Amino acid sequence: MMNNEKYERAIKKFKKNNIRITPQRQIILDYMINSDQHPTVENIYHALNKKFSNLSMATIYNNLNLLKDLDIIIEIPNPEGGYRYDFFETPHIHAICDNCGKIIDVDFPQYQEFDEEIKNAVRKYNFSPKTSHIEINGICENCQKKRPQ
Amino acid sequence: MMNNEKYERAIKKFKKNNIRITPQRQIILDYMINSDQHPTVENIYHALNKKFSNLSMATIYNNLNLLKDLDIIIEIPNPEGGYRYDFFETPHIHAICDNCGKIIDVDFPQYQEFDEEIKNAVRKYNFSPKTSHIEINGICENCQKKRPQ
DNA sequence: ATACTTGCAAAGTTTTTGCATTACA
DNA sequence: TGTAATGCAAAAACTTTGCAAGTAT
Repeated sequence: MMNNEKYERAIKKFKKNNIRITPQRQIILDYMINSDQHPTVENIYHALNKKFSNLSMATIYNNLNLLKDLDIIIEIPNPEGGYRYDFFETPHIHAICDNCGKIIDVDFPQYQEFDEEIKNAVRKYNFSPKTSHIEINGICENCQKKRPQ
Repeated sequence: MMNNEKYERAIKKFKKNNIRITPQRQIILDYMINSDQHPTVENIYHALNKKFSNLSMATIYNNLNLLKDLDIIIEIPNPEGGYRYDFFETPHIHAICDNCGKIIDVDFPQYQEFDEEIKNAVRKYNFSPKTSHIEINGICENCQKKRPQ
């Protein structure tokens, strides 16, 4: 199991919140940590069901919602319907292609600085901020080539 | 009909793209321009169906997708299921309450500056940017009072 | 006149729920 | 052991589609 530090930090959050550590949870968490593909529920199901039959869609839905509530993953609208999910310990920008739906993780060193300003802005509305998320839509490299303009 | 300038700019986009101006489109566009409630499809249907019977869900879905493609509105995931929509001519931050789902439009004078930096960051990936969108999750004022902590 | 748009209802997807069973702590 | 989590299948919710009729240009 790779990325032990990320994994351990997440498990610590489970324990802190009295959430049981089941094999299903572990395998879903592990998959999310090690995927950079922004998988859908369907993707996760097919990937994990191979090795771990007896894993139901319902459990994946439950656990993705759980991980979302614990701020371990975030949810991104999928242009093709439903959502895609991303392990989000290190904040980054998501560039989403309007044409093919591809999501690119964009490195953004200024994120922390931005995050501070965003949080200050919402505090003026007496809103207590947690996770910020920046998305930008447009056209990816491949799709620009395919249909120029 | 209020907000004629916003309305006219949108209509101009329709004409530019050879999209017909139907009464349904006009009334949906007008509703989006004048709503600050981030309505769901359901909300729009109920609001408009009163005065304009013979307006179908399908038409609302079609036209919201159209307005989204034209970058007139944006789609925001709704914690309670489905999406909520927002007229998005003047960019702003969305603060989304994890508890009650309320969405607050947060004024953010630095937006333009941020937008520039975000766009520059994604261009390094040969991504051609269009609309950026900043969301922040957390707990709204009311919900903080209800369940302190 | 022509082709785009609409309304309707049906089909297709996606997500949640209820409940009996299992298994973590 | 007690209670939370799971799997399954059914139900609910959400979104798209096909087609005949209507209408903007």
